[in-house]
Amino acid sequence: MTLQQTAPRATIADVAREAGVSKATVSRFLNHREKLLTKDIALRVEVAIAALSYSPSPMAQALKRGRSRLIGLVVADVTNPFSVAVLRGAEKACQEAGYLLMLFNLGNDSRRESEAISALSAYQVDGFILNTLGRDAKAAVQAALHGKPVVLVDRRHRGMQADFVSLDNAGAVRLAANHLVEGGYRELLFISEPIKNVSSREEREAAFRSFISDSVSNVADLQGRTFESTAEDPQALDDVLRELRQRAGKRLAGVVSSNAVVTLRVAAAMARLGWQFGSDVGLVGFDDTEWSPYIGPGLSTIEQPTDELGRIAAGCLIERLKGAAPPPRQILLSGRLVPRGSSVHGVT
Amino acid sequence: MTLQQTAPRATIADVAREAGVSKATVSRFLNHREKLLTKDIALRVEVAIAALSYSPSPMAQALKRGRSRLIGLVVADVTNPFSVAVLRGAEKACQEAGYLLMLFNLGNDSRRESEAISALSAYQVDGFILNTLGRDAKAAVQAALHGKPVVLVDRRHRGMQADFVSLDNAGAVRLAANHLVEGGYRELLFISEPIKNVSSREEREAAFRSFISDSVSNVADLQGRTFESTAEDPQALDDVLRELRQRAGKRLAGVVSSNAVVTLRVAAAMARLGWQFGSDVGLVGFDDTEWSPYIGPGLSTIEQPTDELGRIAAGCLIERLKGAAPPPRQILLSGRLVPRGSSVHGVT
DNA sequence: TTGTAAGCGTTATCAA
DNA sequence: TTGATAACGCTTACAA
Repeated sequence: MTLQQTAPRATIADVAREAGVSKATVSRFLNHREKLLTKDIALRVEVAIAALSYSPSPMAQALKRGRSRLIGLVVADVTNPFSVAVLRGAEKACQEAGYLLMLFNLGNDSRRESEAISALSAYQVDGFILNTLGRDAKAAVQAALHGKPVVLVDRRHRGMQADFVSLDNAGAVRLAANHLVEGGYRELLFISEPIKNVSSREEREAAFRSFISDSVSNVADLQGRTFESTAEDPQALDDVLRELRQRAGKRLAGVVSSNAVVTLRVAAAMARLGWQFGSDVGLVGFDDTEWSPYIGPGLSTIEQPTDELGRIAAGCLIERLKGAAPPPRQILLSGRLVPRGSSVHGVT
Repeated sequence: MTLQQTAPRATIADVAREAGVSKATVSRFLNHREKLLTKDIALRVEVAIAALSYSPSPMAQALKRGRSRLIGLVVADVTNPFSVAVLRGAEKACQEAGYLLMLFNLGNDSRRESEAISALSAYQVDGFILNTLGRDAKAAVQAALHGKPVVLVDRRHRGMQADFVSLDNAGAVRLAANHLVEGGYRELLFISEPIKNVSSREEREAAFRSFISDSVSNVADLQGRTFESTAEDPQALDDVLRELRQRAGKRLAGVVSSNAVVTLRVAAAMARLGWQFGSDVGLVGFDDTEWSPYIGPGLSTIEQPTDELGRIAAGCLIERLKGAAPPPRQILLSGRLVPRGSSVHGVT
C-alpha cells in the first residue's frame, strides 16, 4: 500500500547537480540573471530548473536575506465590511507585487495588538499594514516593529511615524451633514461607536461639531448632538431616537451614522420603533455596502474608496520595501455621497 | 542624527553566550523542557532568555523542521460574506492553536488556484484550508500540495481525498423549500449562480429538484424550476420573476436563493419591479447576514453555522498536523431556518 | 566567469 | 546531562 509518495521539493543543490555546476552558479542565475554568466552555462541551468520544476524556498531565502516577501496585515475586526474591503484591495496589490499576506485578526480585542505584531514580526514580515485600534501600549508595539516600515489605514497611532492612508473624514462628514441640511433636516444626531482613542471616530465627530457651529449662521434652527452607541446596549438607541424627534419638534430629524455597523443598529432601532427612514428620520451613513440600496427606501451613504485605500496602503509599503524612504505621508481620499431615499423627506 | 536604532532580535547563540552554555542546551530547554536538564542550568537559560526577551525564529525552525506553523487559506472570493465568516472562524481556531494564517484570495479567478497553492506551499505551510471553485486542473493542484493535509470547505474537489466540511445542503434546501410550501407558496424558483462544477451549487440544485418531485404527491399543484443568474446580466432576473408570477397564476410564487449574493440580486430586481417580498414573491435565501432582517419585511434565511464551519475546518487540519491520520471525513453541519416577513403572504 | 566555503538561526546526532 | 558539529536551503565573499 503506497502512501502519498510525493517527491520532495527540488533544492538548489539538486539543480546544481543536474546542471553539473555549483550551487553558487544556480543562485547567480536566479538572482543576477544576465550578468556574469556564460550563455551555455546559463542554458544548462535553465534547463535543469525546468526539468526539476525548481523554485527557491522563500523560507531559506528569508533566513539568509532577512527579507521574506511577506507583509503582515493586522485587522481590528474582519467582521467589519470596511476592513474586508481594505483587505481585498491590499491583498490584490500585494499579490501583484509578489508579496504574500499574513493575516492577524484582533477580533476587536485591542490588547492583542502587540501580540499580533510580535507574531508576525517573528515570521520576518517585511512590513506591516495596520488597521487597528491603536490603543495598545505604544512602546510594546514600537519595539516589536524592529524598525520595519508600517502603513496605518484609517486609524492613526499617536506618535507613530508612519504613512497614513485614510478617508478624508472631515470632508466626508461635511458631505453627509450638508446633504441632510439641504434635504431640510435640522435636528441632527451623529451616532458613532465609542469615540475615545480611535482617531477616525474622533475626527468624524469633531468635524460634525464644527460643521454644526459653522453652519448655524446660515441655518439658524440647526442643532446637532453626538451619541455613542455600543453593541451591548442597542436598545439605548431607541430612546435616543425618540428624544431626537422630540427635540426636533416640527423640524426634521436626521442621523449621520459613522459606519456600517452603526447603520445596522440604527436600522434595527427604526424597525423596533416602526419608523421609516426619510420620513420619520433622515439618514446618511458612512460606508456604502452592497445592501445599502435595499434597506427601507434605500440608504443614503458616504462611499469610501475602500479598494483604493487598500491598494494605496500596500503601494506605500511596497515602495518603502523597494528602498524608497520619503518622510511619512498622509494620504487622504475623498468620500462620495450616494444619495438615496433615506435622506429624502416625504417619500415612503 | 540617529536612525531607528532597533536592536536586532536575539538569537539562540546570544542566549547561549549569556547563559554560558551551548546552543544545544538552549534548544533542549526550549523543546524538551523538563527532560535531561539540570535545575541550575535550566534556570540560567531561563534567565538569559528573559533578559534578552528571546523567542526562536519560526523561519529558522521551519527550515530545519520542515514545519512552519503556518496554514494556507485559499478563498475563492473574500467579498463573499460566507467566505469571510468562515475565514473568521478558521483564523480564530488557528490562532488559538498557535498557527498563523497565510491568505490567498482568488478574486473568483479559478485559474489562479494552483498558483495560490504553489505560492503558499513554497512558504512551507503545514496544511491548507481550501474554499475554492475546485475547477482547476486537479493534477496541478495535487502536485503542488506535496502530500500536505487539506481540508475543503463548502466545495468538494473531484477526486481529491481530503476532509470536507460543509453545510448539509440537502437538508438546508428542504428546510427552505418546505417552509415556502407551508407558507402557501406553490410555484417555486431556485436561483443560483452558475451551477456547473461547483459542488455546493450542484448539491443544492439537485436537492431542490428532489424536494419538488418528492412533494408533488402531497402538494398536487406544486411546481419548481431553476434559474442560473450571473453578475453580468442582472436584468435577466426581472424577466424570470415576471414569468414566475405568470406561471403561478392564482398560486403564490416563491424563490429560494442560493446565497447572499444572489439574494441581493433578487432584492435589486424586486426593487426595479416595484414588488414586495412576501406578498408579491416569497423568499427564503441562503446565508443569514447582518442585513437580512432589515430588507423589506425582513428576509427569511437559512443560517449557516459559518463560525463553526471555519473552526471545525481548522480543527480537522490541526488534528492531522498533530499526527492523527484518520480516513478523510465528511462533516456536514445543519442549517437553521430563520423565518421573517419575506416568506409570509399578506404582510406588507 | 565559475567554484569553494561560510553563515543565516534552528534542531538533531553523536561523543564526551 | 551537556557540548561540538552537521545539517536545513539559500546567498555571498573570496578564491581560482
